[in-house]
Amino acid sequence: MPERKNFIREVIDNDLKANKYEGRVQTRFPPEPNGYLHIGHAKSICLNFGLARDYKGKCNLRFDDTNPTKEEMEYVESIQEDVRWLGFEWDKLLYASDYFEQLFEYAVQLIKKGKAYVCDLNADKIREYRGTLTEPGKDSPYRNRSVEENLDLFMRMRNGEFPDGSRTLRAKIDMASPNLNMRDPVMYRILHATHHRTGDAWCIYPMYDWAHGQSDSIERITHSVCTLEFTDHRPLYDWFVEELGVYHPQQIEFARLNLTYTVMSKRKLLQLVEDGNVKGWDDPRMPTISGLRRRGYSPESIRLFADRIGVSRAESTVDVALLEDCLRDYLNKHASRVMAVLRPLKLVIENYPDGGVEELEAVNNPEDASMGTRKVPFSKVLYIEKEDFRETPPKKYFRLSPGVEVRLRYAYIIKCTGVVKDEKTDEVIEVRCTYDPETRSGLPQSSRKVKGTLHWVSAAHAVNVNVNLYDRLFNVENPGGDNWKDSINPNSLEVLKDCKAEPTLATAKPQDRFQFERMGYFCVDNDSREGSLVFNRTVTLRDTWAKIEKS
RNA sequence: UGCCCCGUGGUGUAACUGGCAACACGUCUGACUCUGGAUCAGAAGAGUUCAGGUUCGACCCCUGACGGGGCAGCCA
Repeated sequence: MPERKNFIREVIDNDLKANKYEGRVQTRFPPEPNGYLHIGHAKSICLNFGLARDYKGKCNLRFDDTNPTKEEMEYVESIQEDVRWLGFEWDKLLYASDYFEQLFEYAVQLIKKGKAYVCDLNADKIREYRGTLTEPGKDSPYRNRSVEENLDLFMRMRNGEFPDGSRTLRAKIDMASPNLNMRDPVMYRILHATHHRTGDAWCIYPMYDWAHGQSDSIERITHSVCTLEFTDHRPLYDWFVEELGVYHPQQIEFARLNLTYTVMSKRKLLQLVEDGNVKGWDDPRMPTISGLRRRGYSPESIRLFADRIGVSRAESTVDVALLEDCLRDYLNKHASRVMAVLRPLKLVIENYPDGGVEELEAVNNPEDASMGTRKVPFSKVLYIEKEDFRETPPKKYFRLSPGVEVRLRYAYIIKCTGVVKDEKTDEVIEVRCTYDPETRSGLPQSSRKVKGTLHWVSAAHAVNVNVNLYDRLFNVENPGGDNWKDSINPNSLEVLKDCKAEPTLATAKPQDRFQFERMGYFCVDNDSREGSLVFNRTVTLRDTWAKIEKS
């Protein structure tokens, strides 16, 4: 799969030509372990690891774990699992917390240089002194402390002598800068919190803005790829490495991914989980990598997607239809075909011998002959899909109705002779038909043309399964604003009990993927077990009939 | 109203670094088909936000306007 060219690759090509980093390409994927990864992160992962792969470089996985109050081991584990599942292997597994001591020394350097100071202003005061978007800020009264005093205070901050929030270490830059990030940004805050890796070794923690650039520098990252919102921070990162006189990585920003009919911010995803709108981070309706995995997505399909959406600096929203196309592209080639009836309707073949059973041969994947064939039992009483029968067929309806002939897939051509109705509700509860023994698949007469072909399952041999039908989580393309939750799709999950599947499925294991012919692609749910099978609908097939019927 | 980023068919990206716009998704036809799937063939759809400028020539360069987005956490 040739990677598509994008502006970042052009930058790298030029750097390589100019021999800017001795021909090295070193990237990294730097998540904060404060939540599960989503499809937007997948874009970044494919980008960073893909760059390293294609330019024969290296890519680290580095956790930017600078805020112990929000980060957890659970997240660092899930992130590693997701990156691996996507098909990537990091050069080094690193943590910003590995650099806490080095970062502290760097800070001391800046203090000694007169470029950083301990500030006693509280959070409110700092905000007040910062000024506004249009007005300059003003200097902190603590801005001109002596180097000695700053050193002493900073050391005592580290030693735990001061309570949370009482002091900060700030870079001494320019309170009048039009770029707010340059108005003496906080480098360290006091936080008496236990860190998931460093425990209680520290009570001061570096801000992201202070830690991130230096971490990249320490790792000798050549191309530090990040999202657009950090563009305004780049001058600050540049200032730090220049004042420190250390290795200077090049930051390149790109637009984060937005997808229609879903939300992508960690905050909102967390809220969906906490409010019970979904059943967890890995709920198949979630755009998280673990959710997509449970839904039945393959790593290949997500990588293909990342490749097709490209990379740019223009903010955009990708149509989920593109993601689904990538999904079907993979599943069509790789998923075994089976027959399963989601909403069963009994079909009795009047002229078929009682108790007779035939083993009919069915193709496992018409796209891949090497996947072979299997036997499917056929008998007098079958189940067909409710929607495949209409007593009074609408126009262009190719399926079964009274007097009409259809093909039963891999079996015979049948003709509907009548129906049995529920006396009270008038609902059709059974369809009667006759079959033509000459038309079995493979026989000469089988070439007779009929309008439709139906899937079916032999009633006596069927295995009962439960099926989760998933639909989009939101009813609107761009769920935004304060009332984003109002557009949650109340019907995003429909649970079907006692669906009928062919016996092959009895031993299906979690994560196994199938195409239920004519119905869609399905994946065995993680909570499924033998005897109590649960399938998740990954995505429907392209359905031209659904389109016709709608209009 | 300060600074920064962005503006190409419905959507997402391209355009060999200035030679009148390509690919994919989607949409619509038709063919084929024992999945109304897949596949195949074809069509519609933008003159590149706008106005100036530079140039023989601009989506590409310059200026300005308009539109969208980001930034005032001791979050990342």
